[in-house]
Amino acid sequence: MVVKLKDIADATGKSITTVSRALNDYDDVSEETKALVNKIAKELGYSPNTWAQRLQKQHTDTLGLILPTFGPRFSDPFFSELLAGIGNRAAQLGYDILVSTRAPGEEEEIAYRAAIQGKRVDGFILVRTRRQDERITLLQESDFPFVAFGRAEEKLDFPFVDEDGTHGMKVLVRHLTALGHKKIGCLAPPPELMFAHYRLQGFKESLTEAGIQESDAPILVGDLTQRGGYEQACKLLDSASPPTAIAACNDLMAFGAMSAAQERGMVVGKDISITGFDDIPMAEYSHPPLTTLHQPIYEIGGRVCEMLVKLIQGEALKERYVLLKPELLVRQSSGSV
Amino acid sequence: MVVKLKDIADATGKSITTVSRALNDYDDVSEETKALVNKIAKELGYSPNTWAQRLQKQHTDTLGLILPTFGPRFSDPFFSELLAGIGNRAAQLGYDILVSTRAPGEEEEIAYRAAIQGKRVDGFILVRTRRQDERITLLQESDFPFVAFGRAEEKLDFPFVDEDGTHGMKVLVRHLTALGHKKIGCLAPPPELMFAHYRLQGFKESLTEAGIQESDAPILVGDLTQRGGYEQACKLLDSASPPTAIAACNDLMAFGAMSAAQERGMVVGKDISITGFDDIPMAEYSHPPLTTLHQPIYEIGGRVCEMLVKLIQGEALKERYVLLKPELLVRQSSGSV
DNA sequence: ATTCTATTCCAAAACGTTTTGGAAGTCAAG
DNA sequence: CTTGACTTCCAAAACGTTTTGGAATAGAAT
Repeated sequence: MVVKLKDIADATGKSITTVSRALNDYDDVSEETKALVNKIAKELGYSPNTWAQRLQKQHTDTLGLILPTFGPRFSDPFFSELLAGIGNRAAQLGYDILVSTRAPGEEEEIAYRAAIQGKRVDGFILVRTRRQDERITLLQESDFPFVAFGRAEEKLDFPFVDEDGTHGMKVLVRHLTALGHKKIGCLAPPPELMFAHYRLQGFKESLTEAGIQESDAPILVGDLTQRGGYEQACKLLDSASPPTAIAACNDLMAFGAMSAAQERGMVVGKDISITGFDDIPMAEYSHPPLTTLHQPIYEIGGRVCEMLVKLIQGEALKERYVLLKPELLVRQSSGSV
Repeated sequence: MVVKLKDIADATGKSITTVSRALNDYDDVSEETKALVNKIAKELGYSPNTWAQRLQKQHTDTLGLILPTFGPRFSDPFFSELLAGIGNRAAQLGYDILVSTRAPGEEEEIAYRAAIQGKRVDGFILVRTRRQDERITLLQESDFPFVAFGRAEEKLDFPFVDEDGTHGMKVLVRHLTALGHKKIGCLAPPPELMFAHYRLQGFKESLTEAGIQESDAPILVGDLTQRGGYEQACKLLDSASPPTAIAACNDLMAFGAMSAAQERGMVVGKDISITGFDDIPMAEYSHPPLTTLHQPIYEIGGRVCEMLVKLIQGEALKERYVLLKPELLVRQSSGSV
């Protein structure tokens, strides 16, 4: 049998009210009674029924996170790193994480609506913002607290943490052109993703800067997986005049591109330069280690989580918009021509 | 304002009872009324308050998953793959996942107790079973539904899915000895983990089988990360008579070992053989691609999830104990001496 | 003796839903 | 015009907690 307040009340001879208030350390309960109630509660192994508590208190101490899946899964180490950051910070702050996966579309919207209306969670963490992000408008209309990892195209006002992808790609391409590369391919993410926009913008701007023609900077869209990177890289490498460098917009695709190059007998970092973006833990240990842009994914997760909790608790945010500069990590996968 | 049953009742002129029953498609409500109620409910954007529902119904449609963290994070791609499998299957079955991270110890136990007593979740998925696993006894004592990924040492009876690590390692070592290796190092997981036990057992048994002395089969314990694998592999490689093959007990450590070997100018797959266990998505794309044991992590996640849901719903399990045979994938990281 | 203040307690309402145990109405059969 | 069966509805209780708005007691001040 599950122990409830009534059981403690019966055991101590006090009322339910008193027991409740004793457990919550109200000061209209005598120290003696508190001690007694706490003792008995411990003995009986009491812990409160969460739903009853939440029904009454009108908040859940739970944060929602719906991972957008393209394809059947979300096993991108990027997400696991982010989730780790969110989860651990949330645990510290006394919050739980309710995780779901939903492909972008109607199902996804229903999931959000149900969570909001049904008061399942106190707030949402939004990841992988999209150009026209219905999630954002939905949450704003509902006046529901959320923090996004990523910006949105429309000049909507909402708190976010994001990395400066444009800046990052510029630094990266400068690194490549400094090494003498004049023909640089790009493995881009699906264009509806906001971060694709920023990274691509950086890529393009820095080409203009370096005086490289568009024709010498082929851009292929991949699905962010190794396989996608591999497939697109094959196309680049097998073209009439293949590039001497490939800038992938995430590490996973960079790994795929490395496989494609190595399969063709090329030595990555010598015969061809390949770079990534994200610096997932794997990047340091690939062979050769991957030149990439580091963004502190784990810390970002924690940061987003923290902001959301503040928002929920009605505290003011010190910074509503956080834009982090990714740091270029030059490893052995890039070299001079 | 949040829409509740009362609002629909007022709008339709029906009672709360009737509205509730109409929405739940009871057959003591006329079709007309049902249609009306559903229409109004949709118009008002109603969706039920989850806590109230759960308080009443006594179940949560939520599965609990507390990831044991050694160190501050759990960004092992293994977990993200597993979580993906669990999450997607759960979504199909109409369940949510409540994810927490907790380091093994008292905090962890408190988290379990609170979730059980507080009826937060309908059941638990247990991962990374340990030799003396207090979580199992706790859940059994509380008579709380759970399914484990992994077995336990004591002959406790509980439903689980596991891979046959002993068998896997045997197949693997046979592969290595067939290639002529006579000195094989092993990177083992922390011994309190149950899967360490099974994999190590397989390792040891197959050495006896092949007539290899213990002194020619050094076993070093690593923390399952690349870094850990790197560090321990360094010790092996820098020893007086280094092994010609290293069998790491998970892929991540194998990657670390590959870095260590490559750092020393060795060609992995030629100068030294390195193998993993798990076949995380990365394994196929490392350089060289990793010889490893494939276990269908994603599918296991789904399977565990499915079993737990059946258990919760009181259905009989077709198979209470599932033991899968990992499949040896020979890639280029292993070669003859 | 009366009033006031402080302390300690508690009955009842509230949170939003589902379920219980009928009630009311309609229709057909007797 | 009764009776029974069926359909459609609903008031009230229940789930377990917190909060509200006092009540009861004791001691101090008048």
